[in-house]
Amino acid sequence: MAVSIKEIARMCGVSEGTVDRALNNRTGIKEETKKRILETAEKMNYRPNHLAKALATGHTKTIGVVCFNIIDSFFSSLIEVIENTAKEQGYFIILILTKSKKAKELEAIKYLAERKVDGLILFPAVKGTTYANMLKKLDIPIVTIYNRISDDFIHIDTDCASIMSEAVSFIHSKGYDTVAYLDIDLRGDIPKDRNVYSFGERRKGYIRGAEECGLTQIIFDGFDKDRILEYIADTPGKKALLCAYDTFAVRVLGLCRQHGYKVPSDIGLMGYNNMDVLDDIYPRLYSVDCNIRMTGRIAFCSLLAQIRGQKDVGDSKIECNISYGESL
Amino acid sequence: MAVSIKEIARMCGVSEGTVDRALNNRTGIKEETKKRILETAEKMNYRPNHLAKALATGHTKTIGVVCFNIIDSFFSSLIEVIENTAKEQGYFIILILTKSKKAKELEAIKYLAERKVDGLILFPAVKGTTYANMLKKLDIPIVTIYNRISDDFIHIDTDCASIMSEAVSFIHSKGYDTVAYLDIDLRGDIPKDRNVYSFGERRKGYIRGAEECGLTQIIFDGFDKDRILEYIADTPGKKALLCAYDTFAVRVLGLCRQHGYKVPSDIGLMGYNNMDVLDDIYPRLYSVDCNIRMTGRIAFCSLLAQIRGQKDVGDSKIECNISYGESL
DNA sequence: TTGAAAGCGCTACCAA
DNA sequence: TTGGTAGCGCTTTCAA
Repeated sequence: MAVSIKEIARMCGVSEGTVDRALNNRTGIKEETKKRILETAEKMNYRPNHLAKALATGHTKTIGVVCFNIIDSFFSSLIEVIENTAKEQGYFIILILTKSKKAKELEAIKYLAERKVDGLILFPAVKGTTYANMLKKLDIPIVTIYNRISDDFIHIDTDCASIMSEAVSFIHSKGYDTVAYLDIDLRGDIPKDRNVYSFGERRKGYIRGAEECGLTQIIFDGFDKDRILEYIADTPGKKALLCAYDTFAVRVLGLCRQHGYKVPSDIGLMGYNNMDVLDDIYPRLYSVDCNIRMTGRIAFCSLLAQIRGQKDVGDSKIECNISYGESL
Repeated sequence: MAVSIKEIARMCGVSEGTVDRALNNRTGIKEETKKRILETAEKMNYRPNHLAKALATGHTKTIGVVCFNIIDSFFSSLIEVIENTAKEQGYFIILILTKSKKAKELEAIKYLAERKVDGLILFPAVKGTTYANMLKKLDIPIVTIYNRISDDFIHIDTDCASIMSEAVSFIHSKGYDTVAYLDIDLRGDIPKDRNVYSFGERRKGYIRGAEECGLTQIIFDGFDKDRILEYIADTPGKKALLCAYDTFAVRVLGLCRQHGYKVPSDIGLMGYNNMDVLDDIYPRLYSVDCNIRMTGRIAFCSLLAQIRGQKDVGDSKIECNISYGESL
């Protein structure tokens, strides 16, 4: 159906090699022949077949992106940046969403390998040596983001622990006597190979921050309305709630509204990720701006560097900062 | 590097064809030979090369998705559904984001065609016969979503006009005397080949609805703070503002808060799309729930039907409804 | 400057 | 039940 190099060659009375030279402006071809070939190609509406090219050259100019979901605006923003950056460099992305399911993640990686993607950007929901070994055997450049797998894989993210600990002292510096932490449920029932690195780091940061500020540690494992309300009602003095991510903070905001508590006068509130939507919510929540743009760009660039065989590629800690709000 | 069918064949002392029969469990192979081959394949950690397979068979089991962005949660949700549905059916998606730029959209389509995607799901930002002809020449199954290109391409979406007109009478039925419409700026300066079908339909719906209810038509072209505030301040009676999409409505909410207007007592408000985040915003905005899940599934299934050569595939109007809120 | 041909890894068809 | 082989459309190398 589609016209191939072979036909162009036949039509121009030259060999396939010559057509290839013309089409990909390689050297060793007479200007005149080249022109003639290009004209016929144009006229015949020639379109290269990327599959054949990829099979012959061994690279697809495609990277696989394996992520949890894109409903969460943190991930969608990040992936948007990755896509943009990749495109600028002539790379396409195959996107696979795993809903944080181990089986889906493993399958995704397997299929992407079969498709010979040049590299992989992974938001891993899995960890462990079996997993790591499988990835190594793939022999594909990999960059991890958000959750870390091991030191064998380049990891790009903000230093969650540090910024979270900064967040605690920031809140403390605003005169709060108590700073509780609302986290996902990180207690025992998590499978050994479930990767919750990012949340783990954030919690470490909270703990470290609380220690440094001499604050009592209060951690809520999961969004438990009653315990949160109790905390607001029963804690004496100025109290705040630091959340492991914005969505929790926004939900707490709703809870407060329902129960007649005012933010920040009854309870100070701070999130993490600085989702775009915070700009549209009142009061504007304090949050941690994770510098998504930079994270995405660096993730892709580190991957590209690996693809190009650079040996000195290493992890990157992305700078981030506390974004302004009215909730403290 | 990677082990190929050829090597498995050599190791097992059979032909490539036989290995192929074993690997893809085709008929015409002795159970014993098959077992032996599969074992060696397993042992050698054989992984099929999808590129070669695609080149040989002529289909890639990949579809291209060309969309504006995934920052907007309406699109990201839709794409998440499309990705999920595609994966269920063994298809992968290459995602290209265009920021509604014509050049980017055209390039995206060209590259996806070179990559021999089996089909295309397009959120078009372009229209016109030149464009339509280019698409037809591609000879790839296409489904359009959100914006329509022409009757030559299957289009999946809710009936924006009808539901928007319903929205007007819904608001009217709640006792509002005036219903204004906040839209994107659709005045003259839009290029002829810029596709704004969806917004156009919505506006038509507003106009029709206003006519049917005997309401004066008031349309704001673009988010103009001053005109909106003026409208709220100067309009006598019970007034509402219907927005062409949620983001506008959320912004109006912010504007009202800034200026001390209460929703719905000072002004009724309604959006369109029913973004997830509305659940976290107070007051809960009335909106149009576009049934994203259904839209995404049907879009992919229609594409798949086309890919499979079904001839009776046609447009689908997705049912949608007004979601409950407290803003009217 | 050009041609010829081998190969990339797989599928599919015809013979044996 | 199996083998052999000609493609798929391109790149790349060696020779002319």
